[in-house]
Amino acid sequence: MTTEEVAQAQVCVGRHGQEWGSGQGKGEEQELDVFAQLCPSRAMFAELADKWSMLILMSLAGCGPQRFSELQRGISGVSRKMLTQSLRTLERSGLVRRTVFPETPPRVVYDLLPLGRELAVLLAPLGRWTEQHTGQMLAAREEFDQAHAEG
Amino acid sequence: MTTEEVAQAQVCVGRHGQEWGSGQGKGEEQELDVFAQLCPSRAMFAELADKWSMLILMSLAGCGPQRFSELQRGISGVSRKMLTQSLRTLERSGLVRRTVFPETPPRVVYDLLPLGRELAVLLAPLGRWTEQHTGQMLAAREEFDQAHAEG
DNA sequence: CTGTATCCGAAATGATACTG
DNA sequence: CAGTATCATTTCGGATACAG
Repeated sequence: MTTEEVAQAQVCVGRHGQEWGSGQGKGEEQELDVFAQLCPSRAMFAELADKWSMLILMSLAGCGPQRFSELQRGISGVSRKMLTQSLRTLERSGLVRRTVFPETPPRVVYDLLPLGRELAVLLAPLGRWTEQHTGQMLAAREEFDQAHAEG
Repeated sequence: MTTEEVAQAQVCVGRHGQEWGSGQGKGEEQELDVFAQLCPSRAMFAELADKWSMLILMSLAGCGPQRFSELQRGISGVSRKMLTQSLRTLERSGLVRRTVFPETPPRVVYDLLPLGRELAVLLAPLGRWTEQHTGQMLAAREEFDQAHAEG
């Protein structure tokens, strides 16, 4: 069986598709599964699979520690509200550190904690891939739209 | 300068933070930038940085071609509406192929196109990472919440 | 089975004003 | 500067009914 065939196999491995919470006996640690609605990892995934969260992590990874206003400028289109909210979530989950310098006017710097840096390493290729293949995807759209426009 | 220092550098590379659309002269192709609000790649990124889209691609990559109902069962919690909608978007962008078998009852199978497979390769580690670090992130939350609960 | 169409409440987000 | 609070609006998403 080739690697390709394995990828195409009809049989799912792991708990994919099963109910989470209906796990093994007592004492047994149930495997986490992002595909399971009730699994805690699904909630975490939903939080991370977010436009702003990902862009923030990518920006911090690519440009190093930044203050609030720098982040807002770097990620154009994000509102103060969304930026604050996303940063808080990331901070709460231990991915980002918030440091306040008690000056006037106040300066607040955000940077990645080890956990956030790990994740950012996986996110960076995603951003690059998107930029490099946006052309193809837009072309595919035009084709699709044309083929489905009363074709 | 070490790799670590480069990652921490305060200087952004590329167009990060600049306005997209204010590019070079005529004939010049402007670089795409997911950080730019008006860049087409940002819109594509927003579409891909979506819970359902990512889970669909991950499921198709991990379990191979699946019919509509299989996908819905595998990704627990997704409604018909959201599944249809996300699949259409992925199909339209050339990531997923939809094949209808004109039987009764009808059978519709979805599988990854080369473009989608490329992306799925980058997504898989993200899912695994989330499952493996959900524990740490939940722990960080408790700590954060406790420290901020009238601390 | 695999959708589509519609309605409707919930949640996300933007705009604005205000604060330390 | 770096938020918070509030309100208005939009969008999302689930439920339901219906169709090929």
